[in-house]
Amino acid sequence: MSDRSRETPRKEPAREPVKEPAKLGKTQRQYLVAKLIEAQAVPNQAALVELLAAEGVVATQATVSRDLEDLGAIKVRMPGGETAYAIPALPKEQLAPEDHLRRVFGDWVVEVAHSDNLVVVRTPPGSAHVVASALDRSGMPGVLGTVAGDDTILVVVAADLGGAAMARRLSDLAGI
Amino acid sequence: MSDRSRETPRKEPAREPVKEPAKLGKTQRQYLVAKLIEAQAVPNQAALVELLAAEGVVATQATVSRDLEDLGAIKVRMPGGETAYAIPALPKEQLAPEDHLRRVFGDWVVEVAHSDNLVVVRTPPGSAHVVASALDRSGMPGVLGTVAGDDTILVVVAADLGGAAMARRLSDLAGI
DNA sequence: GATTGTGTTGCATAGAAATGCACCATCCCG
DNA sequence: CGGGATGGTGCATTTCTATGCAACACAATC
Repeated sequence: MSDRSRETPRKEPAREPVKEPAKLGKTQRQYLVAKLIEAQAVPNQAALVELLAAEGVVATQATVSRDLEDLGAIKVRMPGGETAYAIPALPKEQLAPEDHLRRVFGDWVVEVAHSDNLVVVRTPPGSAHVVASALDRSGMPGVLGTVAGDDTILVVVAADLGGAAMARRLSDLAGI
Repeated sequence: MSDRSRETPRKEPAREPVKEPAKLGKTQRQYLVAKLIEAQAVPNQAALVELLAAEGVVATQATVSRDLEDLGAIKVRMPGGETAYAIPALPKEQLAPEDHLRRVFGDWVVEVAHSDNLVVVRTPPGSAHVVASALDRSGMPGVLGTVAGDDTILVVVAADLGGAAMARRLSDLAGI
């Protein structure tokens, strides 16, 4: 399952006039899958196949399985033992792995502090959004979201990880 | 899977002197399961059975499956497509579903605005943290995290959903 | 236009997880 | 003790998900 099913990098000729009969592209189908599983609790892949069919999109369970993998979807347990799919956050790409993040942090991060499940990252004036963007795209586990100002980034950290652990990790990345 | 396997509510007689040969109680086994899947990436239940065996605890895949359900564990996708189990945080409860959220929003939310993938929710002074807490616990899909001030909540929205959609959803909840 | 390469999909099946059922242990009353 | 109720487990099986493989579609290149 390593390198299969990468996004088509080429332009879409957009030959379809205005109709959407039953044969969408992969990207569009996956977008629909994401929408469906966010809008309602989808218990399994067979149900998802049916939902897609109801939208006029034909696909097999195998394809849906691959779509969910591409989307990074996971199966979560609802309180009553029911299961549903969910998409943790960023669908994919993050082609800038830890190396890039380390470089960015090493260059621009001057201080890391934390409080509860928040981490405050300081940068030179005007650089916050660059760093925050890199952090966002890195898909670093435990990072729920970031808010960037001019020279400050607020990192919201997963509760089960904690701001202290994340602060330590980010400090290491920055080499400080 | 409705009401099976509830925790033993009774006291443990603790008849075992000091030895732990191979027959722990359910609770202890589940605690061990939680520790194991936190300490390392466990790809599947068979592996977990082996790990338990290595600890001197005998259990079948069926039992492990039920344990994971009780723990509320989910199977997450690692970057490379590998899978591992994880325990989200709160094992369960969060029984406050949309009804509670709707009531809280209806009572305390006075304005909803958005920008990019952020949504700003305004409340009467001092009420922000209550609303944010309810929103957090609701597990509403697309909500990555919240930051609450005194009368303002900043909601970080999943990039694939967007602030506009979330703002609409929250406005509906608040009935405004 | 033929060739080749890349990417996507379905089919069939392997692999993993959930569960119906039976059985056993414990506890609770009378 | 003797029911009877409750809960936990294993076994066997079903249900659900992942994947090897071949076919196909499309684009780039010759």
